[in-house]
Amino acid sequence: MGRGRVQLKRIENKINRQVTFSKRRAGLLKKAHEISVLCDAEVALIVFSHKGKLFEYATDSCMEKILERYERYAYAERQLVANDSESQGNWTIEYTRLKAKIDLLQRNHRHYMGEDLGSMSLKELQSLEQQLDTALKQIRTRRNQLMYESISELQKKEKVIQEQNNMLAKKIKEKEKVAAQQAQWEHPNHGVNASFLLPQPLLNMGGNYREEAPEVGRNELDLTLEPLYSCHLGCF
Amino acid sequence: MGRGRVQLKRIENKINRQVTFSKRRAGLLKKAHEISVLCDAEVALIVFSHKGKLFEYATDSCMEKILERYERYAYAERQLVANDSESQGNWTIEYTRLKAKIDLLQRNHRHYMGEDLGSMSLKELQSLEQQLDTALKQIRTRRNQLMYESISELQKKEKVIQEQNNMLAKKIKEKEKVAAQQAQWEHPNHGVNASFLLPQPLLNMGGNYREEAPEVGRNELDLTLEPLYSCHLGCF
DNA sequence: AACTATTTATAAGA
DNA sequence: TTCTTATAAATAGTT
Repeated sequence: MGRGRVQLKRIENKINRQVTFSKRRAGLLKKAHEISVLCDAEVALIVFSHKGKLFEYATDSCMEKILERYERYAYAERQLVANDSESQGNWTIEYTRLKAKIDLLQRNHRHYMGEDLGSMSLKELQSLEQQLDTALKQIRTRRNQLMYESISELQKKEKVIQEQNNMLAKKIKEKEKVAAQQAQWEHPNHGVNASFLLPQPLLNMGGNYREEAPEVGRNELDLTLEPLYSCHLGCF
Repeated sequence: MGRGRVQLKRIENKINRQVTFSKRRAGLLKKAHEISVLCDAEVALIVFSHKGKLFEYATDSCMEKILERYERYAYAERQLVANDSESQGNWTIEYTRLKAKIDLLQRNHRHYMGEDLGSMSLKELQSLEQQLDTALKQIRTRRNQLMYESISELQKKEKVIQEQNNMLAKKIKEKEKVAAQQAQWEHPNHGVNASFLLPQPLLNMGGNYREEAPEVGRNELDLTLEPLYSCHLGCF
């Protein structure tokens, strides 16, 4: 994309390489962000320049969460390397212990993800199945609860706004009435026409409401209420 | 880049989103590779689709190395931000990191157990629900597979033992015949009685078989292949 | 940093 | 999914 066709090999000219790196880095980060938003994907991008400078992008700015997920997915079976070379102080023991614990947690987690089932006995599978079934029920209950809350909140809002709307309509009607009376006093012949103007502002109000309401609704449903929250939640 | 100008927001149409994801994913991976080669940079790219499928790119196919470099870099940065108080040895840093990781895993695990759902958003709940549902399906598939295997194994064993049984019965019959002939030669008057003794050993054989078989079966069905495993499960 | 001439990426349609 | 094509976007080389 540019004036010359580009060959896929290291750019030898240093200046050139640096410039291209800048440009392409920006493009890459942008595209990472775009696919993340457009396709609701979770993206983590890490770039180290030739000189060792770090650039990164992560969906919802939560790199650690994504890396955790990645590790679970792809590298859960990482070996814990016993370091024989170093003196085994208390720290080393503790460190090894923690590592082992993590290993265990990760292995277990994989089972909860339906992965690595080959090593499980029938009895274990049955117990796991029951556990997940229970969990799923609880999750669905909670989800339903949240949705109901969201809905009733929206209904409440709708009601309030509807009332405001009605009130405003009433006010406008009254104003029109006053205006009509004044018009009749001043130009008795055109008194009837004035009443046709009445519906317009009312309709506009309705239009505004309809535009705004779905957005509010979307926020309530998808959105995590506080920005901090998504970070929180994200961090598994 | 395409026929329409695109807005940076989630594509609501599912099909469309999937198609766009495929295309942009390919593009993104390509560009990641290009910048890596052209500019001699080290790139790691992780993409989880909306449905949780993983796609990745890493310079020199060495994701782990890059992630480790990232962690070193990121932790070093974090450490710079918050450590005036003490001269923190490497061990302490690493220890803290591991502790945090365990915390994360445990929190996550609680979610997988349907606990602590109060802090999760609707979106997260839905994603969790989907994940568990998938897991459950896999687990059930695996369980069924194990049961079928167990059953066919038992049927095979049954067949073998049945054959042995038949063979033994035959042998006994022959022995009885011989015995009867001998008895007839020795005490010609009692030849008829001898045949009543025949069924007894046959029944005992059957009895032995029935006692053993269910035990074999139970082993196949319930048994935890490794005792260590229940230890794993216990650790949560 | 800007500016374009081009190449690339990709949205929509098939 | 894959191919095609019109068009938007990215960017290589230049200023």
